[in-house]
Amino acid sequence: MSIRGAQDEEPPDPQLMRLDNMLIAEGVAGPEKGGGSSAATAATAAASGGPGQPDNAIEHSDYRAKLAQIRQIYHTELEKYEQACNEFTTHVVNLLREQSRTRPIAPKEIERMVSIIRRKFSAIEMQLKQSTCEAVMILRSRFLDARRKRRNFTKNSTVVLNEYFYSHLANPYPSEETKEQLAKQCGISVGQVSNWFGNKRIRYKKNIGKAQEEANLYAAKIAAQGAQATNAGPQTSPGDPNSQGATNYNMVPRSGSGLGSGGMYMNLNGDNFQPESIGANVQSQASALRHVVNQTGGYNDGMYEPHMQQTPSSEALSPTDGSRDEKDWTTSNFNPGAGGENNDATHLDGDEPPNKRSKV
DNA sequence: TTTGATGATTTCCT
DNA sequence: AGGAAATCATCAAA
Repeated sequence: MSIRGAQDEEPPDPQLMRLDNMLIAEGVAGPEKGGGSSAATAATAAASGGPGQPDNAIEHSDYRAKLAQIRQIYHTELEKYEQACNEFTTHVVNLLREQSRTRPIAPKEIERMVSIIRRKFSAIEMQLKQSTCEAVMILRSRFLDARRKRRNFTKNSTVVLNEYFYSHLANPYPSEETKEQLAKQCGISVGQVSNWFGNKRIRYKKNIGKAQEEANLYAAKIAAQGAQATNAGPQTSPGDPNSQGATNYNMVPRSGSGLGSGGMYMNLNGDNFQPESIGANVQSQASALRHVVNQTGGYNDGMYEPHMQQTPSSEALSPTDGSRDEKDWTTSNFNPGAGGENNDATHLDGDEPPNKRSKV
């Protein structure tokens, strides 16, 4: 009606527009259908940090339910405000009209009053939008907390990472490039690879005794691969890490160091683990797998599902950057840090896990 | 439900 | 900025 006309000239408040846009983007405001799901999708995408993770149906619906709740409240409140605003406006207009019998009141004056009322109510509306935005943000942050969404990596990924780790036990510090390749292979992000190596190093160091079992396992595995490939046919000459441009796990980050390959952690079982002989053959398998691995194309759906059961292709991984001194990283400066006590880095007996839970 | 394993985050250090 | 160490939060097997 005539009331509407006055409002149209309101200058678009940038703050209000921002809030509106956000609410629409989050699926709180805007079209009824699809809004919720689009918001949920957005949340999922954001949660995964981009590369897309599997939608957890439960969390998904949980998030959607909460969002719907917010949406409901928002719309109810908004309606209430609008109704109150209209009622109040018409009330005032009627009053003015009544007054116009006793004194002349210009229509412009009425319009002015109406716009004042509108402004007041839109300020309230803005507050509502603001608090709704905050609620959505809180909801999202709760759902987006990565720790709440932790998933174990696939077996395959773990194998790939472990193989690299134990092949470079002397210097398990993959370069950025290597991390990227590992990430690609495992279908995880580079950050996750960094996390994994950080965790692995510290946990290995804290519990070398137990880790040795694992180390033996991987050493044997890699050695077996090596033997198999060597038998398979004329490969590149083993022991020649530089024979190919892109070589696999280079077992000797820097050969010739005092510690030799792998230092004190390599000959774990009298297994006579021979790094040099392995590099060449892993690559033979690797080339066959390379295209398969590349097909995963990154971090995508199903990455947490048991898929791709091939032998971990550890090819083409450039050696560690070598910027770090590889000599016995396990003993390097076990800094007490903030904790202070319990710095028994070598937990050699009593394989009590270093894990201290806060809860009983 | 308990408990060890594990991915992620935080804090501090170099 | 990257790593070590501690810690948190969740998963998953027993």
